[in-house]
Amino acid sequence: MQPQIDKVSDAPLREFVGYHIKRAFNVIQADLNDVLSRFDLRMISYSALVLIVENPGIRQSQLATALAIERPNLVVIIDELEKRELITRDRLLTDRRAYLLQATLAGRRLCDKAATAVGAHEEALFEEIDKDTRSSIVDALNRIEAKSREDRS
Amino acid sequence: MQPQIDKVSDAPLREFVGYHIKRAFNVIQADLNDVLSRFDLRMISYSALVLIVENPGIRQSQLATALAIERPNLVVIIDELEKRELITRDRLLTDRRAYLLQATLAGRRLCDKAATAVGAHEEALFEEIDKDTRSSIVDALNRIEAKSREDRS
DNA sequence: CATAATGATTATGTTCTATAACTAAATACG
DNA sequence: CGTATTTAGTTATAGAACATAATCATTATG
Repeated sequence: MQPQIDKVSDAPLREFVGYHIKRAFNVIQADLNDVLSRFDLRMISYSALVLIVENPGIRQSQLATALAIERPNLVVIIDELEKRELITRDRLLTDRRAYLLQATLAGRRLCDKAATAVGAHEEALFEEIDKDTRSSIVDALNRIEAKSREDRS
Repeated sequence: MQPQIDKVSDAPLREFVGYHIKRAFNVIQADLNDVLSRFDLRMISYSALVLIVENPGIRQSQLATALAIERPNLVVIIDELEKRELITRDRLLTDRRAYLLQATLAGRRLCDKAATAVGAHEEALFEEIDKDTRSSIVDALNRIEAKSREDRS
C-alpha cells in the first residue's frame, strides 16, 4: 500500500519563529498592497513617498539606501512619482550631479490619505494583540535587525 | 537655501508593526539563505524537502498549496530535488495522474543536517529574546495569519 | 459514452532585483 | 593646474521569482 497524505503537516517548520514571521508577513503584505492599490501605489512606492515627505531634499542615493534597494531600481519608482506630480526632482545647486527630492502638496496629501488607510488596516490586523505585546514584538524585531548591523561592522 | 538631509528619518514607517516585521524578515531570510547555501538549498527548496520528509507520499498539488506557490513553479524545484536523489517521484497506483513524493535516505539526512544548522542560526538570532516573549510573538503572528483565513471563508 | 474536472507539465509573460557600463560632475593629488 | 579617481544618476541587460494560459493524460460525473 502506498502512503498517502490527507492533511499536510508543517510541524517541523513551525518550530522556527522565522517561518511564522514569513507567513504573517505574507498576509500583511497582501493586505497592504490591496489597500495601496486604491491609491495606485505599491509597498515600495508608498515607502519611497513617505520617506520623501518626511525627509524633504533627500537624494536618490540616500533614498535607495533607506529602502534597501539598488539605485537603478529606484529610478523607475521616482520617475513614476514625478510623472504623477507627487514629487519634484530638482538639481542640487551645490552639487549638480545630485537631485533633491521633495513632495508636492498633492504628494503630501496622497501620502496622508494612504497612511490613514494603511494605519486602519494595520489596526484591524493587530486588533487582538494588546499594546504591550505589540511593543515587545517591535522591540524583539529591532534586536534581530540590529544583529545584521553588528555583522557588517 | 535648498533643504538637505544628513540623517534619513523613517519615523512614520516605524509606526507600523508591519514595517518592523519586513525589516526583521529581510535579516532572517538573508541569514537563512546563507546557511542553506552550504547545502545547495534555498528557502523554498528546503521548505519543500522538509514537507516531503514530514509527509511521505504527499502530492505535488498538496505541496504547492502548503508552500503557497503555483504548481508550475513547484515542478522545477521538485525536478532538482529528484535529480539530486533527495526525493523520489512515483506514480500513485490508484490515480495515475498523480505522483507520490517521498524523501530518500540521503534526503532525510540532508534535511536533518540542514535543520540543525538552521536551528542553530535561529537560536543565535533570537538569543536575546526569552522563551516567553518568543511564544507570545508566535501566538500573535498566528493570529495575524488566521485573519486572512477568515477573510477567505 | 460524452463531458467535465484534476494532476502535472510546458510555454510564456510579468515583475522584481542585481550587475555592468555609461555620462556628467565633483574631488583627490602629483 | 591637470590628470586620475570617485560619486550621483541613468541606461541596458540579465537573472530570479512568480503568475497565467494551454496542453496531455487520467479520473470523475451525468
